[in-house]
Amino acid sequence: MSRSASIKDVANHAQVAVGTVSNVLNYPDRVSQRTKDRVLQAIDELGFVRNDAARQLRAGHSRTIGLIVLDVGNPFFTSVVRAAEDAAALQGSAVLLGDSGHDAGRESNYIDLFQEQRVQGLLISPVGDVTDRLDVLRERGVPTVLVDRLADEAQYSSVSVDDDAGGYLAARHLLDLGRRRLAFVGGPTSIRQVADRLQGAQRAVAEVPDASLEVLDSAGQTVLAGRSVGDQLVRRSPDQLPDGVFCANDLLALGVMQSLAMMHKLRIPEDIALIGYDDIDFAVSAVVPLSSIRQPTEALGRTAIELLAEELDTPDSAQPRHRAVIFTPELVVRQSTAGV
Amino acid sequence: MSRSASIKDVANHAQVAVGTVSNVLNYPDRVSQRTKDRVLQAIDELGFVRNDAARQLRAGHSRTIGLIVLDVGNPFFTSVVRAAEDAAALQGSAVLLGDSGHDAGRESNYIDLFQEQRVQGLLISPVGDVTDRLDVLRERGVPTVLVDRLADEAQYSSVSVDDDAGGYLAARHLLDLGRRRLAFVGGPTSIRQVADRLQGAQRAVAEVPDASLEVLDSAGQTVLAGRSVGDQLVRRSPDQLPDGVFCANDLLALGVMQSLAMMHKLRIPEDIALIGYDDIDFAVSAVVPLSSIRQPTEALGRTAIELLAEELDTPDSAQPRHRAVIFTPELVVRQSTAGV
DNA sequence: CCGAATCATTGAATCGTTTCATTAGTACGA
DNA sequence: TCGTACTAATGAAACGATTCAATGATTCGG
Repeated sequence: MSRSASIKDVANHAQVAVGTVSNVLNYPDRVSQRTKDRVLQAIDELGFVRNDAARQLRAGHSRTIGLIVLDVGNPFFTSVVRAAEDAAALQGSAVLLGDSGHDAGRESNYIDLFQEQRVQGLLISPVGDVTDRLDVLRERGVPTVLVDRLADEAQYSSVSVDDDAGGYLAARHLLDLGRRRLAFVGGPTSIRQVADRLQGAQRAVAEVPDASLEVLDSAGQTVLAGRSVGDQLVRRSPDQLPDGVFCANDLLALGVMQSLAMMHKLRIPEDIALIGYDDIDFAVSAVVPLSSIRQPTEALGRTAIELLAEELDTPDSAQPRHRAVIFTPELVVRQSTAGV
Repeated sequence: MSRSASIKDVANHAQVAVGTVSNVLNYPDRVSQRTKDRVLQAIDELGFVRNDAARQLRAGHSRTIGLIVLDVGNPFFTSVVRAAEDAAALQGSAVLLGDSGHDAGRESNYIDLFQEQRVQGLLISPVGDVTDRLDVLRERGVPTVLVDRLADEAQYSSVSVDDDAGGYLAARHLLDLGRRRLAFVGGPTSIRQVADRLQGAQRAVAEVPDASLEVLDSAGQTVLAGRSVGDQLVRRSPDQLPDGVFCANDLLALGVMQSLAMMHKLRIPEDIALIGYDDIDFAVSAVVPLSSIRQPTEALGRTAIELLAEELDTPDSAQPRHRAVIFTPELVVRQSTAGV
């Protein structure tokens, strides 16, 4: 239960000055081999571990980056988080992770915490309106990068995915298969992601003369919501049926698939080609493996860290440059839209 | 880009001593109302935020708890994490989350990091053999609680779930439905969880004279592995079929269900009653909603924090008492084992 | 062999907070 | 009026690492 060893203990034990121990740790080149060996041995014998609090007190800032996501349970964010952690580790920083759970209160608490911790910078996928708080942080030299949200480039850097392009990709793919009577299944269009994906799909359909796109509003973004849409489809007469269905996310698509599979009147992809969005793990192992749109989550996480690093490298004097990086998602073709 | 205000700046601005500002923050009762008001106003005007590094340097330890999980993407751990965060917040601590991803190297890095951060204590779901490192931590007054792993009570506290009891529950439930020809589907029994669940199931079966349990080894713990087991079942002649199937996790069960559903020769639950383990989100929204065994993840996370707090409250002089808390899982009945 | 240049090492000052012994101020009873 | 008891406020010391100007040691060219 002994208090852990400090740099001073190491110095005594190795018969050198504290400054020398510090140099061994931070600027090994400045120290002769002999002393370095002695110091390293002392460190080993005492089991010395740097006290990060003291270090960052002196430095004025920590070596950590705050990251606040909407929901760690969501595979999209899980993947972003992991990529961000790895990218941060490469540049010698650690990531403090906060899960706001779509709750503005929790979000605000994490901002407080991270501010007390004097994080170098902040990555955030915001819930509430946090611009005021972020402005304060910026004034204090703590840059922010918005994640999965397009930002005013004059104010912040940001990384996001082009949902319109994703919607276009999905619809275009169905059209390329020769399908013409398309349907879009998606929750309330008040959700930006849903609206953008729909818009992209409409753009693709507009390019093909005899193609049409019907919008089927779903109650939510869940498997069950998808199943109830699917149940409605199954009841239609054959000439009223779409031949290609694009769902705003994979859960909806799996629901639709379940519904069709249970009735086993309509075949996927022969009668209806089906595509989802997000490429969740379950997409591969669905009864009929589900085509989907994959978002470059690793690139998102990595780039967010890089943009932050750019701002941190900007000398205090210079005006920081912000950048908004927009990624294009990727089409993943599986059996649910296989050519027939 | 101004350096952020320190307690000294606040003291000057409010015309008081630094100690007084500190008292306002930590012991408001010791300060008169008048001064308190002046100080709080100064804090507000300067936008002062405590520097946690300085605080913990003085205190000798931080107000954070390290938590290392095997996989944040796994809903089991996601839920444990969230519960632990909430419980920690109640006692004024924050949780630093590390995801080892089943990698002993990453695990070790996180232990290093947390040690530098001087965390109060550590919760860990270990990958490798970390007992040596945990021993060092304990010597330094940093207690550890093992999560989802039963530990030698003389050494550590731990929280875990009784997988044997879970297996018993599942099999017992099938037996209670009148099923007698049971099958267990599970990955390599070298995985402790799998072995324990099987053992519990065997215990239940042994209690019923004319009941039998067949073990079907699956390649892994995935939907696809489950499907291939299901495919084998479907090919059997009716008199060779089990009438109750217990899968070591929900993914396997969903795979088996898919396989049976696709062939639509065998009905669930009429011909085969099916139960999984873990109660993942997808269990509810399966084609036939899946019965499962739910693990008390919130209780795990909360209790882990509480056990840690117990050890932290133990005075340095006293011998710390360790406790191993074992939770019993819970049966969730859905349509896949509905009475017929 | 001397002075200059280079290299290695030293140790005091510093970061921002908390703690605590000390001082100042106030109220009250005798 | 004095002493006591209490409350409020003070400010220096301490935590542990880093930094940097100063010092000491060594090498090298002339």
